[in-house]
Amino acid sequence: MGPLEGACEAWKLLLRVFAAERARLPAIAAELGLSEAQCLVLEHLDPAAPVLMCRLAETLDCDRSNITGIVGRLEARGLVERRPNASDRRVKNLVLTEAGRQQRRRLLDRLAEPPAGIRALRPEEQKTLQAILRRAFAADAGP
Amino acid sequence: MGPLEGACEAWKLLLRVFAAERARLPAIAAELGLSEAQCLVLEHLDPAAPVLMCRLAETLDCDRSNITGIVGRLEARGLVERRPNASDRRVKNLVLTEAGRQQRRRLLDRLAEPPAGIRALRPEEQKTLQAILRRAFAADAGP
DNA sequence: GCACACAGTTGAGGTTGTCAACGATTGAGC
DNA sequence: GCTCAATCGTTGACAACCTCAACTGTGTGC
Repeated sequence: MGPLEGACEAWKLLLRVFAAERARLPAIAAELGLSEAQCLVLEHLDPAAPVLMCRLAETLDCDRSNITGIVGRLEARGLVERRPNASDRRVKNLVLTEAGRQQRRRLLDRLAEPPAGIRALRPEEQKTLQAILRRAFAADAGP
Repeated sequence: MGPLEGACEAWKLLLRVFAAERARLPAIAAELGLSEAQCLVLEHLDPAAPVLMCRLAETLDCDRSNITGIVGRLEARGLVERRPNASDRRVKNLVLTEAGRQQRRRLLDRLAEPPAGIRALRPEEQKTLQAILRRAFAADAGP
């Protein structure tokens, strides 16, 4: 068996895990009273440092006007604040409110919960899985 | 290290792969001239047998009225046909047209392409990855 | 027959996403 | 200093997505 067929087979299995995970995010979002897109933005806000809207648009690979709408709704719910930036008056500093920080923490906690299948693996299998995934996607992780 | 921490660490890595994959789907969809939701529906249609709309709504976990719209647009593009069902006149048989079959094949081929990271693994690592994933999600796969 | 459940549709309303255009601001070159 | 291009966020128009409630046909159980 060549490496391509092995890769396809492994990828097919990963895609099945994706499909299951894809179904979980809307449920988590609804549970928190947010939309999926709002969750993605919340996830990329930094509790410790302000984030610029253009950086968000870049990270989420979408139009800036889209971010305007989503951040507007998050702000309406009191989770985020737009603040002026001292050194560049074109940009806005996005800062999480206290409620926003809590909501983001809840979201990350729910996302980080490993599914039962992963939890049921033996510790050495979990370590092997980590090692293989790290090796496969090392290029994304930097030095 | 307990099994929970190992599971969390492995899951965190998988989530990073998800994020990358999540970014790839809209690009593939745009490439085929479809929307993301239309791709998901196309993926769940069967080239060999008719599929009912209510089954689609169930599989994709959304409202039936949503399926009405998406299938309507797919039909407008000539990829799907609504046909009456002989034994139950309430339901519609969704059948792929020839163009729809081709488009679905293109979509599946693009989705099935394993990312470079997976392809770069050694064959024995790919086999190990397959084995672990299969063991983790065996419950979903049946006997 | 009749009440009830089910499949698909419709219309209203909110969210997401793109695009083009705009005002304000910045920075580079002259 | 001044002009000019680039950048940031916003707005408005428009299409798609998604849910909900209500409705029409249709099957099923009593």
